[in-house]
Amino acid sequence: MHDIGFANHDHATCVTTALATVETACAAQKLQLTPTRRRVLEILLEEHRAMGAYDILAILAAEGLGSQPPVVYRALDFLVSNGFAHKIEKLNAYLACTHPGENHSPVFLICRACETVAEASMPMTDLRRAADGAGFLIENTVIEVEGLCPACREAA
Amino acid sequence: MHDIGFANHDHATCVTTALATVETACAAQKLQLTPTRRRVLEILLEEHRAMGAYDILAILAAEGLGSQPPVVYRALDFLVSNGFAHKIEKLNAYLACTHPGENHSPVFLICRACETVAEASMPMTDLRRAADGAGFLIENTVIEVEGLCPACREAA
DNA sequence: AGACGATATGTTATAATATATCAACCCGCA
DNA sequence: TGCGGGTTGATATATTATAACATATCGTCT
Repeated sequence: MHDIGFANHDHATCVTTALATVETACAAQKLQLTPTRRRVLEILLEEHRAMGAYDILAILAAEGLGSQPPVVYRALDFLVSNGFAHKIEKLNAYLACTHPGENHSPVFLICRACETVAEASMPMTDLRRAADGAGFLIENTVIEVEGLCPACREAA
Repeated sequence: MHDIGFANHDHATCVTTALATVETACAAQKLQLTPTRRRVLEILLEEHRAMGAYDILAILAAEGLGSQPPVVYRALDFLVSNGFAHKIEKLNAYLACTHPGENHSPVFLICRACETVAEASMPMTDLRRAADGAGFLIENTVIEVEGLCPACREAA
């Protein structure tokens, strides 16, 4: 069982281990994984899908953890800027990172049918060559692919 | 002189030829390049930068071409879905296509210092391999790179 | 202990981006 | 002439995100 791509996986385990990894990383880097931040990450891990900020906020609000937009945007900022979650620009949505802690340039595979988003990775060779050709210094990449996941491909 | 990347180019010519190319393409495909659509494309070409929908709308409004959001979003939809312009997801902004008509999977190089956006391209080999590995069918790609353009690199 | 700085939270308000909906119009064509 | 597709006009509203400022918490320096 693994948690990469569209394959099945042991979800309870994947949530627990991801949280543990993030806790360790925060301790090591002296980052404060405060209750709200932790809960937002947990929600993203549990739901295991790309969620809008306001979807998350609704859950927080129901739990009494804050009801105003800045609450969730601050938590998301923290998670995203430390690599514990990602923003899917194409969807204006947020997703827990599948490989927290690892240094990576993620590729997101977005299924237009079931709206599942999988995090994959790829070598940067093609991209780096293109950037070098233009004399451009890469600092950050957004690579998102829309299409059909294996399950929806078969269904179609 | 060419219009690719961050190099200098003959801007007047680049606007004219791009417009002409789009006009030809529309004629060939029986697409209606109506005054508003044409003007929006022209604005994007003239400004030669990624513009927000409301920036464009302000110009249209000043010219009496419509003052409500749907006006510009409809025109942008037309241009984007026919490949005459692109949306830069990371910026929520729109950019005239540098290679209208050509079949391409663009890569956008976004300079965080001067906010210039260049359209480049790259082979899809790495990406296709990553998608194939996950059994994913690619329909559309968003590849956006943030960093520093050659000029801002030197300045820094 | 007291003062401070850095970080995080609470709260109100508003900005920025985008779409739904429905009526009217235009134009080619059966 | 009337129908149908595509386009436009206009109003309203949805969705996403940030500014600004007050308050609180916590470690640390003196």
